[in-house]
Amino acid sequence: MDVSHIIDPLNDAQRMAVTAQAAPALVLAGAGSGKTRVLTHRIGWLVVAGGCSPQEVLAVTFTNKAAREMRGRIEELLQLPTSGMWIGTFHGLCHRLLRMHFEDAGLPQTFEIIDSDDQYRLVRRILNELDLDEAYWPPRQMQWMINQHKEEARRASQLPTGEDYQQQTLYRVYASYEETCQRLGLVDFAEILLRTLELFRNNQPVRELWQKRFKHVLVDEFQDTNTIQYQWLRILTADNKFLFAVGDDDQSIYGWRGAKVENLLTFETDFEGAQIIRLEQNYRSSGHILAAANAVIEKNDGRMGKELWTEAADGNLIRLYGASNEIDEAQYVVSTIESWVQEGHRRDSVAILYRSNAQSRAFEEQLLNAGMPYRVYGGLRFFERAEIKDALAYMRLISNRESDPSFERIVNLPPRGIGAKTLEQVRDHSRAKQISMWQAATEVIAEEQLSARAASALGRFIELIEEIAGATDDQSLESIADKVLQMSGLLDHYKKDKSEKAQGRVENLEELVTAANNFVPGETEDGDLDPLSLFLANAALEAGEGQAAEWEDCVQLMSLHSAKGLEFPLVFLCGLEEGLFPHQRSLEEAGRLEEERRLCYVGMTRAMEQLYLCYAEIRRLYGKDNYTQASRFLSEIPMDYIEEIRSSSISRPLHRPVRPGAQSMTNNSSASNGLQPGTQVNHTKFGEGMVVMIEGQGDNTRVQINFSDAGLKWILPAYAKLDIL
DNA sequence: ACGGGTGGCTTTTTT
DNA sequence: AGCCACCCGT
Repeated sequence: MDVSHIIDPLNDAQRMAVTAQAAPALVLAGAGSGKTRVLTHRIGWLVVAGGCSPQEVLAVTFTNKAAREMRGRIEELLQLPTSGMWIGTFHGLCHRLLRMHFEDAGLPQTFEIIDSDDQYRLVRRILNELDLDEAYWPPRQMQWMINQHKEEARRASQLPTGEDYQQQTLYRVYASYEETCQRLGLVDFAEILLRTLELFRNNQPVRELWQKRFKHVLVDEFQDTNTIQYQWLRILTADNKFLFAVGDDDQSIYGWRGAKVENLLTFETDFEGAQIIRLEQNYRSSGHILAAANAVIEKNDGRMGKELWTEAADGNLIRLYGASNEIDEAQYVVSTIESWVQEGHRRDSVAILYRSNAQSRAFEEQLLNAGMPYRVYGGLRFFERAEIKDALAYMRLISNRESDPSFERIVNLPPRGIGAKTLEQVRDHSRAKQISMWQAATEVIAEEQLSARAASALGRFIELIEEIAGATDDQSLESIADKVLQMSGLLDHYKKDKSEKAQGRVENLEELVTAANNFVPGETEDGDLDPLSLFLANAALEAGEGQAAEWEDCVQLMSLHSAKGLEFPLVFLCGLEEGLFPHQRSLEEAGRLEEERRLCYVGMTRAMEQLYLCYAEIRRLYGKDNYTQASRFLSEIPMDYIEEIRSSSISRPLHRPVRPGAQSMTNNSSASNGLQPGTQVNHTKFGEGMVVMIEGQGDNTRVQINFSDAGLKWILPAYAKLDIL
């Protein structure tokens, strides 16, 4: 069997990984070290040299994009269709398992996936039903806590029940949420994973079926796995132990949403006979960029240890620009891009990266001024848009009359005279008789509990849905989407409105018809589901692209998080200021600073040829000017790799990066009295704490301190004495 | 039932 | 500053 096309393009470490004996393997793949290549070639190796059938391979990723890319690259490598392979996201694959085993998983066949927006609405409804004041029990927080527990595989029944009223209330909300979801056949994102885990845990035949089925399990971005995903992988690989995990502890940036780097750090002890292979040769960045990134990440403790190297030349120095404010920062970035483009480079070879999305505004203004096409990543994606969700709700109600979230969403949209009071009656009835809103509505009308006017409005809605259902029966997806838009009145509703916003909505709705037309259901090893249900499930699991229209060749603007996995010849890493990056919210919580540093590392390692680092002395945030201090991360980069560029209008001495080994930032202004974020201080009244944020100058300086006992406080050092510890 | 004024909040994001 | 949710007036 000829395997040269699989083996030859690899370096030694990559080849070792790809051809590793069948045993648990962890590939520590540094940024730009060819991680996807190793994954795809590993699968190719297993199939071509290992005699493994494609059906015996399971490959898991986090995003649909990564899954698609892997599929594409395997097909390219093997010149074979990959349809028999289970390649997908954790959620996509688990959803497929749940569909196949819905009964064993305790779900109705028509179970419906709800996104976090639907989940939020549901949590609010439950708080309302339990008579809990939203002011005391913020729905966002309750939703967050429910998800937190679910991600740790904890059911409400496993919650610690104490005397604590707070805990008791959380228990009531979580338990009621669980009960409601179960009754309505609703499954949130975490539930998809948790259900599958429980199915495997509690159902031996099902567990063994899949344990035997998959001889090899491969996982991408292993550092991002959460507790459920990890436990599920453990069960799935329990008898053969052939887990092939690829990840990088230095690129773990999702700890805040439940990812556990520990899963990667303890791999060696968790999986018996595990081999660890390091990919340390970087093929992406020039020498200076890589060296600087290495210097930053070295400051973190508890790493598995890894130092990237490159055969590439040193390249240009990293350029550091200290701007006077965020407008200056944006102007500098845009004019630099203009020269770059004039030199003959493409615009899409450039990325502007920032810590928080709000920063994009200043850049967008300058790009617009310069007439430079750009694309902003982030924000609502296609299937998350309100008007799209409205149309989908009609489609879902047609497909399943019992879908309460859909009923609630569109019962009065476009407005048809069904008010809050009428709905409250329907809700009461549905709650009392434990039936769906749809059934409750029909009964309430039949029992003549409503005013004539309300009853007729509600009756017309029910007729409308039946009418659309009749007209779309057995029709193509495209035609269903089209008829829903026409008959529901949604399209007319927005067409009447001449505002720019409404016009965009009309375009989006029309785009939905195209999406329905283009939809190709995946394989159906499992499936006797109709295309409509598959389309709706797909819409929930894959929210689609961020922006409807894409420019061919434009500058890319995105948050650091969205940039992970991407690379650009020219990168601007902007807003390197204490409080913004690292973000102050991260400074307040233990362990988060290191995650911010990894984020910085991720950002720097996106750059191939040229990296710019920028900060602004004054940044307008939430409507007011803030005097900033350069990010500590800048001081962690040895000067040897940096070339400083001064703004002509800069008002105070630029921050100086230090040589390796030297103490970080010497304090420059008397204003802050030697205080800087991170400084430990003692206050006569509040005790010990850490400086989090400094604002203002001279006697007006105010310092935010996180006291270990008193919590966050603003202090005026000019009046209150602070001792530096 | 709907629209306008007011008050609170404001990291990162996938599924 | 801007966005969103809520309240109140019509």
